Amino acid sequence: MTYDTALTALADPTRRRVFERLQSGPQAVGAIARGLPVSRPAVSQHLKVLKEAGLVTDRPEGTRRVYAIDPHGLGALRGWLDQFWDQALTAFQSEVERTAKDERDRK
Amino acid sequence: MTYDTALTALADPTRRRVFERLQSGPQAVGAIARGLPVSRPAVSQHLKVLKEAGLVTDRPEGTRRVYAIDPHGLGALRGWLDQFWDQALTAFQSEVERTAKDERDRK
DNA sequence: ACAGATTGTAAGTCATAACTTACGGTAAGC
DNA sequence: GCTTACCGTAAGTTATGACTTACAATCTGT
Repeated sequence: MTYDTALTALADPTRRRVFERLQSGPQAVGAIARGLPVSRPAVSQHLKVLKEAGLVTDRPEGTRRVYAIDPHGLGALRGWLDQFWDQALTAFQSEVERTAKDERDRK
Repeated sequence: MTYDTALTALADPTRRRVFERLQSGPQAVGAIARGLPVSRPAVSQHLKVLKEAGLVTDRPEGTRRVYAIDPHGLGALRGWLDQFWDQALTAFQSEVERTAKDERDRK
């Protein structure tokens, strides 16, 4: 549930498609695999990685397993990202001003 | 400068260390490589990936090249993440309430 | 109890990408 | 102009991980 596992989890394209597919609501493994160009076991492995990253939760529903998005992993990612966001913005802004000043001074 | 390239770029651990090292301010390639357990060309390749992802900018300074964090890639990532954040939070909340209700009903 | 459905895991294959060394190019200093 | 410093790129090697098929386990319905 740290930000790094969430990053590596969301790096894979098909795993991202699995994750994005859960945005329309919780779904079972078979339903997720249906419509994806990979086999069902592959989806299972992807869901395992997403779960270990704190990005999804699973709950048994009869013989099938329903997966849903877990905000924990998303929160960790957002926190790490915000750690950069403000500082990078202000730094970039002052950088732009510095460059603009150099441009002016050169003329 | 799309969110997916930024994700795959930040997935690699050493590349993340390169990126995080720029948080303390712009730095040249050699300075970044010094202190990292990889060779300088490796750092160059990582910086190339980060640049293509819109996460860093580079500017020549004499014979060396200074890299800095670019908010563009971060913004794209944040936008994609926020697309999930609110919805996932509310969905998770209603899910918690649903489970709590089930717990109550069972007693 | 048995048959069908749904899923997780194991073993194996194969492509990707992270790293190294070697080389070429450009700017600065004597 | 020549050497030195700093950097990017090419080529090659190797480890990681994404995918497949095969199998075992669990739950439901008849």
